[in-house]
Amino acid sequence: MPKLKPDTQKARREHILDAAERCFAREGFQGTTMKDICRDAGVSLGALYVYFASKEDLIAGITERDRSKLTAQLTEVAAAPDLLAALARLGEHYTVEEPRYKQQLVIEIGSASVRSGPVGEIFRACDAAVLAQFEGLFARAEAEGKIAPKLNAKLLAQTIAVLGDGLFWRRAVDPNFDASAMVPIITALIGSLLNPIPAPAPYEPAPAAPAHLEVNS
Amino acid sequence: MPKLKPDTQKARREHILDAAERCFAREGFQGTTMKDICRDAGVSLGALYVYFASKEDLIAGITERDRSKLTAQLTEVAAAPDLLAALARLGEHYTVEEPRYKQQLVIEIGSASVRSGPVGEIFRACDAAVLAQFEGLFARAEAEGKIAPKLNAKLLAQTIAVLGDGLFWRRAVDPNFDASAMVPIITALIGSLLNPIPAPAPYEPAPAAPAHLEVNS
Amino acid sequence: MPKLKPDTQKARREHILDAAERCFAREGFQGTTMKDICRDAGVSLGALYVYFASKEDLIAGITERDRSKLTAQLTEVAAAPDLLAALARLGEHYTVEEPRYKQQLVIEIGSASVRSGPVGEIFRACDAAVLAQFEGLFARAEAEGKIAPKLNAKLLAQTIAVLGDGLFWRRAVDPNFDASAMVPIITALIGSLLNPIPAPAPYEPAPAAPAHLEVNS
Amino acid sequence: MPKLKPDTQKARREHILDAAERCFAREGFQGTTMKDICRDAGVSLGALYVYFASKEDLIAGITERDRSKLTAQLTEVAAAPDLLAALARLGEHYTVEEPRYKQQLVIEIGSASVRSGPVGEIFRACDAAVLAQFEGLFARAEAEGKIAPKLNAKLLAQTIAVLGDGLFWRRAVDPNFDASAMVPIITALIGSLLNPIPAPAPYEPAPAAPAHLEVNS
DNA sequence: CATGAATGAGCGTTCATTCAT
DNA sequence: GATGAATGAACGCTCATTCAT
Repeated sequence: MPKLKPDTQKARREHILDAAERCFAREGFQGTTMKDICRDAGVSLGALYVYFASKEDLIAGITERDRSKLTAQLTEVAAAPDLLAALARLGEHYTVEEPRYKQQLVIEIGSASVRSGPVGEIFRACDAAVLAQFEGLFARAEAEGKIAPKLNAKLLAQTIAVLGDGLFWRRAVDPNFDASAMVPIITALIGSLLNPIPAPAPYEPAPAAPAHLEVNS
Repeated sequence: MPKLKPDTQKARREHILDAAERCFAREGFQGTTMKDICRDAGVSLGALYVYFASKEDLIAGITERDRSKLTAQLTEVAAAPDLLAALARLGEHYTVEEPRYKQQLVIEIGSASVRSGPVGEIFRACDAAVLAQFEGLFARAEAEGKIAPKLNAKLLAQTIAVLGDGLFWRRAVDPNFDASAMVPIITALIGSLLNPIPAPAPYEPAPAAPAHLEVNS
Repeated sequence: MPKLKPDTQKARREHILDAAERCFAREGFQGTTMKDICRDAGVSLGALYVYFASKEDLIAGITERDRSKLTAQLTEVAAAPDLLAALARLGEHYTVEEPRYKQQLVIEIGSASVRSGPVGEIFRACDAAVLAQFEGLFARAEAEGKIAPKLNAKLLAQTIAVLGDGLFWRRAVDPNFDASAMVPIITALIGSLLNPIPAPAPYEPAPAAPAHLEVNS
Repeated sequence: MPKLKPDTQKARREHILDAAERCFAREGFQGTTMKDICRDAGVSLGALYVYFASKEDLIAGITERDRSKLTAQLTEVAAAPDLLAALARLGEHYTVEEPRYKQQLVIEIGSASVRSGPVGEIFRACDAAVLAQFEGLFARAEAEGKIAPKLNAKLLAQTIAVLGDGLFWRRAVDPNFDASAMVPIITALIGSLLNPIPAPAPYEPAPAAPAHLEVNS
């Protein structure tokens, strides 16, 4: 039976995970030492091992936390009235608002995921879940007559993934990358893929187009 | 004088670089030991250090080689009669023909590039060169009336980079990714960005569009 | 909090330093491996690095300890009623009582001191301090009318250094060197340099001569 | 049968030995690599091994050469009309005229000599020879009525060695050491030990004493 | 529970020496 | 003879992990 209150435990875990994120993003997974993380988190080595059994357990924890945040946000997107706008908002959040080190961390995680071990499994499971969420989202939207894509829902989801991950990567790797200029362009491309059908607003001629950016009309 | 012939030297370097590529892709940069590379290349530790001064020198060499191959291929693309087809061909080459470990290596290099050191500099220099090549390519194509894009050449180049890197990433990270299905879709998106103008073929009305996929008509 | 008590820490440091002294004297600085020292001290490699950051830190520590012991002993000499006897005692201590490996260590340190690095700085600083101590000692003795040297205090100090270091060197390098026979001879030479003035003992005709050097009559 | 003329061989050996001396003095024995010596001598690695079988063979060669030079010079001293002047001249040569790196090399050799191996044997053999030469020198001088020392010839030789080696050491180790000021002082001390008897020059009252410093009157 | 000293396998790298050319 | 590429044992040092306090 834990002597510490579960709340405190949870908070401590999160605190260490935050420190580990910063360190891994800065120095890479293998380039970060357990001591680095302790220093950054302000805890002792022994304390760290109370909460995480190993270094790998740390990235596993980070991966789990990050990706579960993403699936949560996708659930919100599913509920949004304007699908495209919600997606644009999501892209904006991840590539403009979040600090750059978060994207660098994603690269680190992706890199670790190709090696065997728990990280890869968590990463791929989350990735598959995200793709499935997208697929479901698009299938429903099409069934409801909100979009009229040329591609089936599965391919659509995969294409979105390519675009989103491309944004991630560029942001992480290119210091001159202007994410806020790129998000609308990518959004427009997604728009052209989804081909949204304007809601029939009787008596009011619908505003001509999705209008974010008329990439090619 | 028993100095090795430059040819042999060059070949040996390439051979070691190949082994290092495989190892780095498999285990990551820091997860690979110099001994691993020697075993894979079939050379002794001492011999390796005749050709490369350090582990970092190895990734620097790999980065340089890989990226110079890319710029060479881009020069070929620039000379191709059908720009879009050449780009599609390039994407096909990198994401379908090349073994998957090459993409995983790119991730490793990108990951290493965010840390300070020579790798980052080489990586970013090459990346900038590639972007500049694309920009020049598109500027010329527009000046020659071959394409009529909505975006300026610079943004166009950056968008292409997002799409291309997204392909790389998905291929590396998702074992279920079907690159050959995705390349045409991405090509179509690029087509919609470039908006190529069909060569005026008298008497014959040119086929309306690249038609793979009429992204939005 | 399980931080070791400062006493224990200090003792452990000294223990390792002792082992390092023996090893360095036996095999030389570069000829000694960190593992040798660990074996001799009975500690693990990791433990050694808790107390000393590097191999160089070890000789720096030794140099500092040895030379600070010397300056302490010189302070005692300064306070002694009979200067010459105190000096003889000092020479006796270093070249007869101390084990021979200590002299060999001095040679090792001197050898290392000519190369750049912290060892040289510490060594020279201590050496300069010792010379200055000697100089002050002699200046005071002369002012107080205890000695009547032909040389000024500075040259006197340097000459003493030559004699003392010569003793050191011979002891270290020549297995047949008979230090206990040599110390009185060197002492007599020093006596002839210092030219001590016998304390005026009234009513008693002072013993015939300063007799500095009737080494063997 | 050697293809090269013995002269060329000899010259090459000397040339390599010179380079090795410089390197060993600069970086120490173990701190010098065979490549360092090759670079300094301008020969290839393979060539070096034609002339010297190993690194140890190099210091053995150096030791032999240096020490045989010393014994040769002592033979000259023995033949000199004025013993004390000749000794002063010798000290002057070694500690003032020779470059400082030569003294540092002696320290290196002495340091190496305490370890087992051929260097120690050569060093000690030469050292014993030098002491014996001195002893013979002094015994003869005393028999011939040229000197009237208080010490026997053996102790005399050992004391000279202490003084000479002290000079060596100080010169090597103390960058502020003024050898040219110290040599006359040490010479005077030696004078006081030897106690030379002025040649009876009839009718001319012999000049009172060596007078540099009347160590003990 | 918390601490940080201790462990030791394993890392990147060096270098004396050999030997095919 | 001369060359320098090749060898591989051995070095100084690191760090994930354990555990006595």
